[in-house]
Amino acid sequence: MPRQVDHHERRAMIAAAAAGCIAEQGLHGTTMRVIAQCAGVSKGIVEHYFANKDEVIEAALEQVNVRYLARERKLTAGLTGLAALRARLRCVLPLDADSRQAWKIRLCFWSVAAIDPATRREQQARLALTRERYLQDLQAAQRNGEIRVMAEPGQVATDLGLLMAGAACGALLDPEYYSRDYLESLIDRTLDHLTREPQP
Amino acid sequence: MPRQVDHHERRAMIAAAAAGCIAEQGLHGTTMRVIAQCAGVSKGIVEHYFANKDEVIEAALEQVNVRYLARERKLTAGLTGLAALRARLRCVLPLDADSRQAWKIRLCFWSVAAIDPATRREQQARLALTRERYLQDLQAAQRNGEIRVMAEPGQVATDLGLLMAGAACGALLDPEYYSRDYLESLIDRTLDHLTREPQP
DNA sequence: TTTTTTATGGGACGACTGGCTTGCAAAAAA
DNA sequence: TTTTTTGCAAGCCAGTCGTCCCATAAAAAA
Repeated sequence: MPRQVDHHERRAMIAAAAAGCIAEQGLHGTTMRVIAQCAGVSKGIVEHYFANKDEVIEAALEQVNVRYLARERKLTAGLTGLAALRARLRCVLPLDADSRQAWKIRLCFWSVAAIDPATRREQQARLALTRERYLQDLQAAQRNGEIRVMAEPGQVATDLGLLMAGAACGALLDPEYYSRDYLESLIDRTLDHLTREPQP
Repeated sequence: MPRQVDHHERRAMIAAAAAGCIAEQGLHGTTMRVIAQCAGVSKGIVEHYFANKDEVIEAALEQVNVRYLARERKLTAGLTGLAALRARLRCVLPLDADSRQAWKIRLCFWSVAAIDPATRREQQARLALTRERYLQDLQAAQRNGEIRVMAEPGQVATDLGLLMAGAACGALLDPEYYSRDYLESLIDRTLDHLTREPQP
């Protein structure tokens, strides 16, 4: 047998390079040759570790998602209710370069999801997962007495998810206007609304 | 001179066909040949009325925007304050097939805006325009006494724009969950919040 | 050492793309 | 009628894409 190479690590390295390409040059500009060059390897290697281009792109997207979920889990570890929700929102929004890159990639896939049903289903699952997390935090915060009791927490969680999605899009399109400070104040104001008493 | 043809009308027809292609097959699948076939003409004609592909794409996007603005102006004509704002929100959100198509196209350009500064600037201008419209409606509604007086109506207008953007994205990605009914109730609930008295 | 299996590099191929050129039809202008 | 200008169709071209294929290097297995 030839020199031993960690297959999994090699795939991850190439997938990471592909993710970087997508964020920098878009899905269309990310060709097999560009991925190879970005990864510092030859085109044949990319073809050796992945059956075809779709597999590389899929691996890149999955890696981005996995890393995001790991970061979210890490930043919300030990937190519940309102604190967990706040940490979660600070994790979704593109407050740092990594998160910005992840959102760039996500946006690329959203535009293909508008056309391709398979991609759309993947993104639907992601949205549903995010809603679920928000809902659990909201319910825990209610039980803790941290926020006012709402008639339909599910609806609030859904609205919250959409607001975060829109804020992320805005931050990508106009990072100066929707600055880091604005995004952070958006989180604060949104959560403040939840803590106040309901109106008559 | 040859048989007389309305140049402007011909360009508009081809641009409309291109817009349909973008909505159905995405920006990448929209080739000169596809546009021609979609418009029912030969490829040579498309090249005859437009200097290059970029010009066709640009004309398609501009047509979508112009039509949207015309529809918004029509549906908010004679309205002010809260009523105008409600009509405006019902106009932005993808409540019908036309608006859904416009949002599909917009989403395609958002993903290239994340990469291309020129496209990004165009979208920034669009976002700013929308914010401005919202703000004017909010201020008029305040003067009319239709909504409570807010400390920073500009911030509310900005947040509102992001929420609408997120809702539009959601409706494209999961039209069953973020259904027409949900979007309409989202508008109602959001505007209801504005009419209530501020909390202590 | 010889064999075998895998990693790697690079070239070739067919299928596209956008852009260009040529040729022809037709109608206004001479 | 002849000329000229425009609309239009088709084909060609250079470039790029993903994919396939083969030569080679190297290390494990014989």
